[in-house]
Amino acid sequence: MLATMKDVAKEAGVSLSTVSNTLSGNVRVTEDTRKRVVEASQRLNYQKNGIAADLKSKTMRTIALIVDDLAGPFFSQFIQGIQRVALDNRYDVVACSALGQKDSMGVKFLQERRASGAIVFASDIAEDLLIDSARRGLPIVAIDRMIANDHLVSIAVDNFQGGYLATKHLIDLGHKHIAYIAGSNDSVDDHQRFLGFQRALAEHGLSPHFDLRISGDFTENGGYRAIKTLVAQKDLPTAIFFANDEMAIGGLRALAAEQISVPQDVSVVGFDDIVLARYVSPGLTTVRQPIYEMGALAMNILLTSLLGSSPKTTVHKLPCELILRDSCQRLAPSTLS
Amino acid sequence: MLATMKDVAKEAGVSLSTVSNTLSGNVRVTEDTRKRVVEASQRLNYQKNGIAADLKSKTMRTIALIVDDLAGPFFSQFIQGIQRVALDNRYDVVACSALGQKDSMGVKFLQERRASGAIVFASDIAEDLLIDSARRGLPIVAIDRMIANDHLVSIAVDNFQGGYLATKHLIDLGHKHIAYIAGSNDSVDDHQRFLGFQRALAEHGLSPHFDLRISGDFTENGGYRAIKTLVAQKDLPTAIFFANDEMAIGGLRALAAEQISVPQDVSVVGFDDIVLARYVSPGLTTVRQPIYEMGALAMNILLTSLLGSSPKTTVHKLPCELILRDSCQRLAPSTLS
DNA sequence: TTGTACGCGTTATCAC
DNA sequence: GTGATAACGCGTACAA
Repeated sequence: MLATMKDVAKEAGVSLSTVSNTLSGNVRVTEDTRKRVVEASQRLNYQKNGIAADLKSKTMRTIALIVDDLAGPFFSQFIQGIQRVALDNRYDVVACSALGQKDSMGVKFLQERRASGAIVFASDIAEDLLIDSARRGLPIVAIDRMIANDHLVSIAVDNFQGGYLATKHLIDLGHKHIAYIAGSNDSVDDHQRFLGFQRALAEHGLSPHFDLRISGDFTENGGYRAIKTLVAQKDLPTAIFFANDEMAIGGLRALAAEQISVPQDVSVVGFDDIVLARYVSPGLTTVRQPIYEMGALAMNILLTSLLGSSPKTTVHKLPCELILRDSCQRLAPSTLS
Repeated sequence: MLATMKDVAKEAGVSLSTVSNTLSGNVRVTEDTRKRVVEASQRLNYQKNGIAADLKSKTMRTIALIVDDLAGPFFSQFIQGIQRVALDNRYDVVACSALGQKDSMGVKFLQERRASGAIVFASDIAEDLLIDSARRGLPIVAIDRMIANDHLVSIAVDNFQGGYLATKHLIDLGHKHIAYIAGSNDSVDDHQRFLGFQRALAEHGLSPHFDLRISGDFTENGGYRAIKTLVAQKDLPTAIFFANDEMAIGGLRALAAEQISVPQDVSVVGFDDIVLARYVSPGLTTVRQPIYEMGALAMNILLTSLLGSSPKTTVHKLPCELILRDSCQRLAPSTLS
């Protein structure tokens, strides 16, 4: 029913390869035949079948970007970093989510040679699957994982350093009584941030108050509830470090509701530097993850892989950056505990 | 270099079709041969070539989502609406941007039979191309366009109604002196919103002050500058309708800088209901576009197209909804002009 | 310049 | 249950 090159050839009264040559433009043909072919193809509503072309050429210059949440807060910046580098090198990027776990499009891209390479930013994809696909010859860059493997290079943000950075900042401002509002318990990111938090405290002769470690589920409401809990415990710290911005924003809301001023009464630091962080009041001091840079780096690494050279470093860690806004203040001497 | 079924067949000492039958699981085989095949395929690191499979089967159950900015503010909600419906019907969704204009991946999907259908939310894609691809047999749903065509169904938000809604709200609050901050001149959306604005005024015996129509480029800074201009003109209105939220947020910043209180001195309405609208201070009253619903509807329409039935309605218009927050106030009688 | 023939990797149809 | 063979639609040597 749908016209193919063969049909066009018949319609135009030429051979199959003449049609191919004409349409691809790689080989020069007579103006007369060119016209005949083009007209025939239009008459038949011919459309090239890219699938067949890919099968033939074996090199599709397509990168699969597999994420588990196309709607996530990072996705925008991340893909920008990738696209920029990809386009510069004449690669296309298609994005797909890994939601359906079992046989989502993401898995199909990993297992069925549908792309030249893949960038995976999806915790839903099992590590085994990643390693397996990589071993079978698909160049893969995994984001936010720490996989040591010859076939696989992974990039992660240095959450430890980020946690350290935020805490150090609070300590430098004179704070000694600092709460940590954790995300979820099974999050490696969260754990690393907490370790950085601990390290900064330890380096300054402080020890973490374990009753000040509350879990907030990485959500805004979780942050809100965490602060309510903290207030109920009466022993309010002078500074609070939230494991992510969304919780911090929920926390700011709770603090405002409790008539506790930020940063006068308590200093607040978040993590991620989501867009909102700049707009809440007061502006949220936070730790920025280099998302855009991570995308660009991922694509660059993938490119070298595609050129055949195996990467030297298999695990990259990118440093975070402290973004200073208005939610922190030097501790007034009178308030020192 | 990369193993194919043929290689596996040789390695396992069976025929090509036995390998296919075994791996697909469609046909029963002896446990013994099954084992031999599986082991051979693992030994050779065999991976199925999905491209070839698609070429053969002619039905890939893949929907291409083509957007011109994967990082845009709407994209998140939009794709959620699509994915939900797609997954329920065992379709996969791949997203790609149409940035590269000429031969971006988006165009390849439209022209090269790489998907069963397409949802296009990209102003970068020429209308001709869309119509052409649709006429050639690719089911397409175009978002944010008004194309009347048998081969193509388009969905758009009723920007006129949205503009009317916002303006009516301001009028109901007693405002008579209302400015319209436009986006870009060549935007159909903007124009429709403006027409809705005009209509609401006309219905209440008011006429638009044309010197109060300023362009703000749809950007935050544009909104900021527009307000600065407005203030410089001295003739400040009692209410301002921004053609989108980003401009409104820039406008709020400018108003704050000018010591003009919102909503006490001037009421402000935006358009879009982006996430930020809830968080700026004061909370921005705005017009919400039903983005998620649009995604779900688009996918549903596409599904009926895929089943072969041609749609009755070729142009759908979705109504907007007014979101009330804190940036508007009833005009105090004393201030009446 | 144009036509012929084959291969890409898979699935499907038929024999055995 | 297993195997030979023919598509699928396109690219591309190679020959004419």
